[in-house]
Amino acid sequence: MLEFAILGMLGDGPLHGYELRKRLAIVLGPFRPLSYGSLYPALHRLSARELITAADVTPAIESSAPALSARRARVVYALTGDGKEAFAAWVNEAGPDAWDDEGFATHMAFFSRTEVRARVRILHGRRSRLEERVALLRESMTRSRERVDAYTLQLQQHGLEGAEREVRWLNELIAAEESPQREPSTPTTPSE
Amino acid sequence: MLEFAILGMLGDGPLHGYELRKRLAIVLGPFRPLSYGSLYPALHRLSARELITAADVTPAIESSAPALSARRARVVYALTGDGKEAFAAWVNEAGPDAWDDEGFATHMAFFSRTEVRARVRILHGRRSRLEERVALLRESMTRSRERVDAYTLQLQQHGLEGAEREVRWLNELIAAEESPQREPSTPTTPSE
DNA sequence: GGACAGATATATCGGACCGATATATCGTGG
DNA sequence: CCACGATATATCGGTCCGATATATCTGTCC
Repeated sequence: MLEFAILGMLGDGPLHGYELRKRLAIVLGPFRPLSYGSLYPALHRLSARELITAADVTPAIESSAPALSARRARVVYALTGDGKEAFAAWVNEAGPDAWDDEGFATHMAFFSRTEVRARVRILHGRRSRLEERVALLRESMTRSRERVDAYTLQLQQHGLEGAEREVRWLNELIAAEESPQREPSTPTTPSE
Repeated sequence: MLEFAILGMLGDGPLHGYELRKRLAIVLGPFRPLSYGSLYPALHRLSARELITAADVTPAIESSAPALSARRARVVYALTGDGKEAFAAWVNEAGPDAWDDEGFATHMAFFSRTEVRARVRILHGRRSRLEERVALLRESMTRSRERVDAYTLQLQQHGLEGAEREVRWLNELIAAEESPQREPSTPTTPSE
């Protein structure tokens, strides 16, 4: 999952690890800012599989402008051809991996580089997953009525409402996706 | 985290692993049902630290009633004195561990066994954490205006609204906690 | 009565990710 | 001139997940 997010980020141009982390934090959420203990091993794995290249950029001590921008040695990573292919294949893939919490968020973060058909399929899959969760939660709550305390019930109720809210959100996204780019004023009976 | 949830569940009486997992699934959410690859190692760790005991219950083949309830050998786990102490210490502990997503959910699942003061402190801590998240997200969204695509913006907007919704929920929980057990009809100016 | 599915039950393996920690360099301000 | 915070890379131990393996018991259908 993380590896694809890295490939996607490097699609905008080469970056070094520290900057990569900051950009991923913007996309994947500023809280839970992605540990270096995940990032650097992932970069090494991708490098070993030759989906990215790692170039040491020494600060050019003997160069013309010595003091200016003479930062410490950085490792700049760039996409290879294989890396581009791997990302393109993943970004349009609507498998079950794209339907769970983190998988969906990562896929959606790169929807602007995803084909429309794949976008719609991923949104539908995610909605199904959420509806399943709603049904499970409802069933669990009615079944265990009176057997759980008030706090657990509150927790379940809150989780249920969160899932229902996400389903409504997905419905809006799907509607926006299925209607052409015109404004949502005159529907004129959409495609499906 | 998981270890404390196990200790808490065993507080209601001895259980074997399979049953333990089902009960934990009810409390911690029926989706993401807790892998056996987490549960059994956690039980072994707790057993090694002598916070729980593991007793092999052989199906009693030579016993009086042979066929009846002659299930396969199960391992029944029970709390020790140390285990009870460790759980009691954790359940009333309002540290930063209790404020993140999973930590808070696990703590709240055992609020009925938590002292009122600790409950209030945990709820306040969680709310602070969430408000921090809201502020971070807002700041991130206004700062990167026009630099992120519409999908990323949608994702961030959805995350922001979810966090705000949880803050409102926590406000209700805190209000209910701080007012005595009387019905919320006549407020009569609460404590704080 | 026998086959087969599905629930019960325990266990391990590889892998992903996190949190803590270590190390070094650079710019800024006191 | 030195402390501090931001920049930058890296590893270690540990937790948890998903997949997989293995057995036993129960119910159903033919």
